[in-house]
Amino acid sequence: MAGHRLDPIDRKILAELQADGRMTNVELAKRVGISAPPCLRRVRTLEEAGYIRGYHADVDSRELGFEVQVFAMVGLVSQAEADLSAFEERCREWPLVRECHMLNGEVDFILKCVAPDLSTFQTFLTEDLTSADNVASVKTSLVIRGAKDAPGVPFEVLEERLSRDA
Amino acid sequence: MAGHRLDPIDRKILAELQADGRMTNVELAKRVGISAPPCLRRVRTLEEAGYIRGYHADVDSRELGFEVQVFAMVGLVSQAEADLSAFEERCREWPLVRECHMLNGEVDFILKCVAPDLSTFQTFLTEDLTSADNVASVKTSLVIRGAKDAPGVPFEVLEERLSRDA
DNA sequence: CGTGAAACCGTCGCCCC
DNA sequence: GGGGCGACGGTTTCACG
Repeated sequence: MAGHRLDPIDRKILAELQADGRMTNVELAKRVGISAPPCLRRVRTLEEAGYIRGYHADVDSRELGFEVQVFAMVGLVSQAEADLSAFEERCREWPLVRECHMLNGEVDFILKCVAPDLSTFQTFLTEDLTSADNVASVKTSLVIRGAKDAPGVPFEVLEERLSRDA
Repeated sequence: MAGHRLDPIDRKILAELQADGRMTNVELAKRVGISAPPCLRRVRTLEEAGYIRGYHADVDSRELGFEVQVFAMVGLVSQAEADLSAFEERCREWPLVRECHMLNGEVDFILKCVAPDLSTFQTFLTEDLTSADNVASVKTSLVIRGAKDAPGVPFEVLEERLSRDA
């Protein structure tokens, strides 16, 4: 399994930075039990190895005026690889689409979208998404309310698994 | 609409910190065109007003050994508010469930889950989720591959909207 | 991995508009 | 009200052991 090249200190660093990405390096070093310079070296190594893809402020979309969140299930006409890639590329270009994942089962993609209001979303839905090449069906579900939105990965599960396998 | 109390500098700050949450304050100040002290004051104000909920490192779940991502659609038996809240509370306690959103339409909730492997997920699915109180139906879809995962909010859309309304 | 030093940054008080 | 200047203390980030 992956992640085996990381020692417990590296995993603690990742967990701490996932919880608070703006933590100072000295605070981080104190929490993981080493001094600042090697701690910073580990962080840089984790970044370059791709374990850390970036750091992002978590902005409140509703407070900013994005009052609509929608999940869209998309079925395509053709599932040939070139056509799948073409659809994915289009999703990357649509700013209202924040996430796009290819699924197994009866539906081909799930999209998470945000919009300032319903009419903006419906314009996008009818003019862009539904009428895009190769799109066969779109089913949308409005988010009534959010109940949980945890960042990233449950490190507790990883630790439990590693200690069980050891 | 919300977000009207933010001037263009505040919005630029949010956009920059969403793109790079570890940017130093002097770099941020340079990019938004003011000096460091007022820039830091604005950031603190945005944090306290709830526009910024936190900062998180974006860790690569697959590289860390979480090779399975699943969307689960959950239908409940009772949609009374107390029962909805009880289910949401349970989702908050399950570490494999990273997101839980209440939806309109035929399904009540959509859950985004991660797990180290399929058997871990299936154990969770059968022993925890499907057999939880008040759960009527669960349909799961495995993520074959991720095509887009943009953080937060499309500020371009916000700016376009504000300039159109002005 | 730790120590020490130098450059940089976050932060405050004060002044300005 | 918000923005800029200067200075102090803490932090980042070297080179070296």
